Parts: sequence; structure tokens; C-alpha cells
Amino acid sequence: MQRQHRLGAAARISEVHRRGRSVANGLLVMRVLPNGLDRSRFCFVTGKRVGKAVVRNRVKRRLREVVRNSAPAPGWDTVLIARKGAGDADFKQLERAVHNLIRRTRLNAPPAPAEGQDGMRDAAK
RNA sequence: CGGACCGGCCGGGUGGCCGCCGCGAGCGAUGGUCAGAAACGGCUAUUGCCUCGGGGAGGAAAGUCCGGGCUCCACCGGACGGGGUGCUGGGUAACGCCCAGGCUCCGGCGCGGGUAACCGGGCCGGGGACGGAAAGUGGCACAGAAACAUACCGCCGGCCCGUUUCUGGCGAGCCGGCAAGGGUGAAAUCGGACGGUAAGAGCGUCCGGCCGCGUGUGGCGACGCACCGGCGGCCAAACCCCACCUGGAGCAAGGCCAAAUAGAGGGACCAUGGGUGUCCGGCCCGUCCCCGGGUUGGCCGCUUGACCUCAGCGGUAACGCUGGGGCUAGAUAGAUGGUCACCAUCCGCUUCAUGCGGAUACAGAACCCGGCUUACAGGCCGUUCGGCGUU
RNA sequence: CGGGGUGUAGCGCAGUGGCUAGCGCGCCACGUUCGGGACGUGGAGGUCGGUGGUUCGAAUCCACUCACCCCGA
Repeated sequence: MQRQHRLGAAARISEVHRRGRSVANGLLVMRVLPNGLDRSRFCFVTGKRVGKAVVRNRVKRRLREVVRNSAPAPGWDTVLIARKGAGDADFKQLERAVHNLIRRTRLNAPPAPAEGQDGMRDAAK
């Protein structure tokens, strides 16, 4: 995942976390918010309850790989939070979980124009 | 051949496909600049769903228990205080680490002395926070007479009384001597034997133990040996004393750029500097601390270092010196991966071979090193010890 | 990166190196009541987070270690 697809700024992350739509299943929580850009950005959160450092890194790497292969539509900022069981799940299980969330958030389509107004301010940067 | 202890080393491999982060080169784009009439171009900076080459986690990267380098702040020097270390010598940038040695404790083997209890030294292996208890303060529960200056039961001598009468025995009391025996305890004035004595005692002798800022001697030293003198404990991981070390903070150190906001805010001006042409005065800047507000973007620091490796030399060793060769991660919410196939190892089931299924430890760099500690599937090498088999 | 704290019965906490480690709530049994609560009496329940050391003796002192919590930049 290249740098331009990363979501780094802490303020923007908490904005997505606060105002974005939220969808979850047993392994993951996903929050999305339109960003008004021609690309999508992602942020992966693996808290301490997921496991030790090795496990947390592995989960993040697998999630990045899944998102890369899923080729979602541009225009979204996404925060993907791993839940407690994600450390024990294998790659296939995580893949199914992410695809499930993408379908439910309609992330494979660009945001509707009315909805897209929301992130324009931030996108000016 | 298999086992135990100790020490050292390694810690999955190969190949597809799809990715990520640095570095170098090429190509393209954009900006600046140079030369030129212009085109073509040179240099430089930035950049890329671009192409190629090459690199990309550990022995513990971990815990953060010590020690340094580096950076900023403070600083005339010293003392006190605080903290740390604690046998000796060496190694090192330094250490609470490492090496060698001393002493001491434990285990094993065999030896000597002694009637015995027991004691001594030798070899091999392992452990030790191992300065001072004759500077002072304090503590040692319960038990016990007594836990630091003590005598309960006792033993012995003298006096006196009673009883019996054999100059003696038994019993009670008083005065004095003793610390051997009993008993208590974790610990009771050095242990054992003999002599000695009224009874006794290191009072003396022998075999040992321990202490000494006593003498000699060997050793750089811890300390050893011999002689001499002596023999009331234990605790300093209790306070303490002694010797040595020690300024504070940490890469979010620290510096630069950009953006943004709000400072006529409060305090200190000791020292220093600038402007007003010069000197004095005045004025304006300025410096430091606190409070309030803004920014939480980019670059440097950032990886060539007490580095790795090979050879020679010095040293018992830790390690050092000299010479040759090598460059080996630099991310910034954090890259070093995902998946498939085959092999390797282990486990389970099945089996003539074999096949099937599962698992592959501990664990993820964040400024960098030297140690310590802790976690760890499996494998390799070496020393010592004893076992089995064969010659 | 730096600093601090906690761990003792099911829960919340005490505990000058020395007797069988205590207190409150809870739990169990019995009494009381028609029954329950309250009350009374009795009782059970502890590797003192772990390992090692100092000491005659350790929950307490020391070292290492594990888990959790808090604070600062």
C-alpha cells in the first residue's frame, strides 16, 4: 500500500471515527467517511487486546493485503479496527470479513455527490 | 551406541505469482539557472500506478536492571547532603560486566592422623552481594538461671545446728570458691584426650580450631607459611563507619524551514550587545523566566561504527597491537510481506512399502553501542563423568 | 523514553523480622420466627503473585521476575 493511500493525520482519523458510518462483524469494525479526493485512504488500528507486537503487525499486514486486492472505489477515508479475535484468524477469514464490510458499506462505489460535500474542506489540503 | 552436567554455535530451505520501503542508474515531467538570435542543450532541485540493478528484523530486536558515546542545559573550585559499588589483580570508553587468582561453602573420589568422637590436607566439579562487629547506637521472640557480664539444679571447702554415733553418714542454714556435669535454646565463653586440683577452669601438655593495626618470610596484592601472644557470641540484604565512583536531562535530545495565531499580559534586568554618525545622558530595540494563544507538517540529526571479517604477533585468559579485505535496515502509525508448490523436522492415524491430516519455538528494529536478566521448537560441535556392546 | 504504585480469604482492606497472619462484607450450620429479613452463637475458607538469597526465624529485608494500574514529555 503506497503512501498516498495511507490515512495519517490524527485529526482526520478521529473525525472519521466520530462522524463516519460504522459497520462491524465478529473480527473487524469499519468506519467510513467521504473525503472528496480522487483516491481512498486507509488506516488500520490494532489495539493491545488483539495480541503482542508480532501478532498486531501480522494482522495489519494481512488487512493491507486484502484491501489492496479488493480495489475499492476512490473517494473514501476508512478506519479499519481489528477486534479481539483477529489475531487468531487466518488470512482467508480476514479476507471474508473485509469483503463483507466493503459490500455493506458500498465502498466499491464512489460516494454520492450530496454525501461528498462532507470532506471537501479537509480535501483542500 | 545412547545418557547427564557444563561451554560454544545455528535457529528452516528452494522456486513461481502478486505487493511494500530505502539506495543507485536510466527515462519522462515540472521549476530554477547558465550560454545562446533561436532550436538543440549543460548544471541543479523536486517528482513519478514508469523501467532496470542491488539491499531490507533478532539472538534475544524483549524487560529497561546497569555502563558509555552523542546532544542540549547548568558549571571558579571545594565541602556537606543524596545515590551507587564493596576480597585482590588485570581487561575495557565505562560498568554492578568479563578474565585470572585468593579465601570460603557444597558434592564426589581416594589419602593421612587418632581407641574413638572427629580432624587435616589432595584431586575433580559447582556456588558465594566476600570491606569493618577491638568507633558508636540498636536488636537477638519463645524457652532458659543467664542472650552480654550471668549461676537454677549442681560440685567443693569452711562455720554452725539437728539426728545417729564409727574420726563418718544423712538433713537444714550461712559464708566463700567453681563453671566440669544436667537442663533450655538457632546460638551458652573453643573441641577431644591426659595431667592437675578441695572441686575446678587453656591452669599445663598433646592433636586440632579461631583471633591479633605482634615478628619474620614468600607474593604487585587478596592471602599463605613459621614463630610469638591470646581465646565471650550472632546480625551491617539494622542504623552506621571506611574506601572508591557520581552535575541534570534525554533523539519527543537538539537544530533548520514552512504554515498558523493574539499578546501595549505579569515579573527579573546582574551581565552583555545593537540602532539613533561619534562621546555623555535620554529613547527604542534586546535578553531571561512565568502565564496565555497557535502549530502538532517537512528536512537534518539517521546510520562508517569502542563495526564486521581474515592473517600474524603479545598475553595463562579476558583482551590488545599491526596489516589486508568488506559496507551489512533506516521505517515515521511505522516497510522488511501475502499466497501457492516442493523439501526438511516433529506429532497423530493407518500401513509390507507407504499414504493422509496437522504443526514448525520465543518473538518485530525506532539515535547507536558494551553487558546483565528473562523467553525459546529443534539441531550441530567440544570438555568431563559414569553405562552398554565389540576388538 | 522517563517516573511512581499495587499484588494478603469470594470482594474491599489491615498487618513494629517472632505465638495458629487479622478486620469488615459475603458464605455455611444452628438458634430465634408461622416463614423471610434483621439479630445471636459457632464454623469453613490463605502456595501472603512467583523464584532465589540474608537470618536461628521472612507476608515483612535484599535481588531477579510476572501481571495490572497511574503520571510526565
